[in-house]
Amino acid sequence: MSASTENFLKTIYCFQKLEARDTKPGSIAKALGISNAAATDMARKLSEKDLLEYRKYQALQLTPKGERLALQVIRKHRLWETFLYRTFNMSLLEIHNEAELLEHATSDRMSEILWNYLEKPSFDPHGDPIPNGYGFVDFEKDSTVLFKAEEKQEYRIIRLVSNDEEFYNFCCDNKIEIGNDIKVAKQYSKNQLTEILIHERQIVIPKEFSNNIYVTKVNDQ
Amino acid sequence: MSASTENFLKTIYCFQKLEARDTKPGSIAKALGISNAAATDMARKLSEKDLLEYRKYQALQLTPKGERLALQVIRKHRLWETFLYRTFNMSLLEIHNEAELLEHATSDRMSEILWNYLEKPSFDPHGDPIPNGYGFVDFEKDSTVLFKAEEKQEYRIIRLVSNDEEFYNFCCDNKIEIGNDIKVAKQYSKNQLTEILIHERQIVIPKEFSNNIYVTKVNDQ
DNA sequence: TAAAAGATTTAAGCATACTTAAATATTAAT
DNA sequence: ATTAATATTTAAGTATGCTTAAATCTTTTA
Repeated sequence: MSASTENFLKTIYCFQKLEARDTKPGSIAKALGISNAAATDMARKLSEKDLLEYRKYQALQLTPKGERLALQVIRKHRLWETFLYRTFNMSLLEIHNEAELLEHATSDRMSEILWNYLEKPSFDPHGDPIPNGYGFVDFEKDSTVLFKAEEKQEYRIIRLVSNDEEFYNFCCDNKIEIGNDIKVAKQYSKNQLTEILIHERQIVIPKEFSNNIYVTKVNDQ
Repeated sequence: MSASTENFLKTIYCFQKLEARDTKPGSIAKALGISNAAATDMARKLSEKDLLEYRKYQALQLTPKGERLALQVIRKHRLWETFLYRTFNMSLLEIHNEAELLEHATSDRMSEILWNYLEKPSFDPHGDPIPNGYGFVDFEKDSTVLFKAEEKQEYRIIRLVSNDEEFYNFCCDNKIEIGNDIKVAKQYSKNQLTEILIHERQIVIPKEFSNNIYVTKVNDQ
């Protein structure tokens, strides 16, 4: 699959499922910086490959096959973003631009290596969810924000969402990473501080950060 | 610059400067898996862009501009190889295949980030030098291919290059690794076999493999 | 509801990067 | 030195991914 095709499918997916925007060829064309004619042409070709449904003058709809491919590209994009952010401390803008290139040059094996190396992240540094091959990972139903977690209870970190660079630096410095287990030592309610145990270390987290850390209870057996 | 152009220039560079092989369109075509006609066509087009010199029925020669571009692509390739090897412990074959994709989706900024992160490496995991944009950092001058090494002489392995999975498996199984010292026991010239001593063990290496193992004399002092 | 405005599609054309088949030049062999 | 074998080039054609311009359809609005 060419980069053009991948970007086309990706854009339709984002417009349709994530942003509830119009998916007629013209809208996609504008987003991709190509002419309407090119987008119509692409739509016709991709519908012949059973990647999307196209009827004249109608909005484009991804087929299950097209949706799967779109999700794989988005997955690669967000894995690279996560990786570049954590490994090289690149800015949120930079990781996007580099991932935009790398996503088309990434084998399935490479994306699985990234996924495991990053400890199966659920969200990229922008707070966008990372799909697996079939769709988005299920949001944990019983997730809480660390700020509201119970004392003496063990949790697993499942989500880190913020637009704040310092938040991510803080998480990185303190090994607050998705998949890691912690124990809530104490909630200093009045001062809105949460004291946790992570990797044998005790740290105190202010509300500004604990509100962006999503956790789920770990049931010991 | 397209991936096709990058691969074309890269191949000419490697043939011309590193492997002393013929650089007529036919040879390049074979290496890239395209038809002779396509290679001739490409040569004509790239010569119009002043990336190489092309005269009918003659070998292709990179211009300074073409050489600079080739070096940048090779640099990106080898930086990715080094990175993938160190970070993910991928095999020598895998890093080559992934780098082959990534090299064309790498911004100059990205390659500088890699270069600094890796602490300005001079060689990739295969033992190949990493060019700096103007040319290669000092190369081992007195390197030979094991196939042509002298009998009774001690050598150090400095480079392993191949596209063949079995070659790397063979090296791995027999502890043929960069930095290891060996002694050439005998050259069976007629049958193109090289017998070496490595880690107290004697092994016989056929030409297909010994041609991909680069060594340099070890001067005992 | 009918015309004007706005989108979409079709048509024709271009550049890239290939293909196969035929023509032509080079190299090797007798 | 010819001829045969081999390699290169030219020619014609294809698929992709675009372009602009004209034709057609949809939507707006008066």
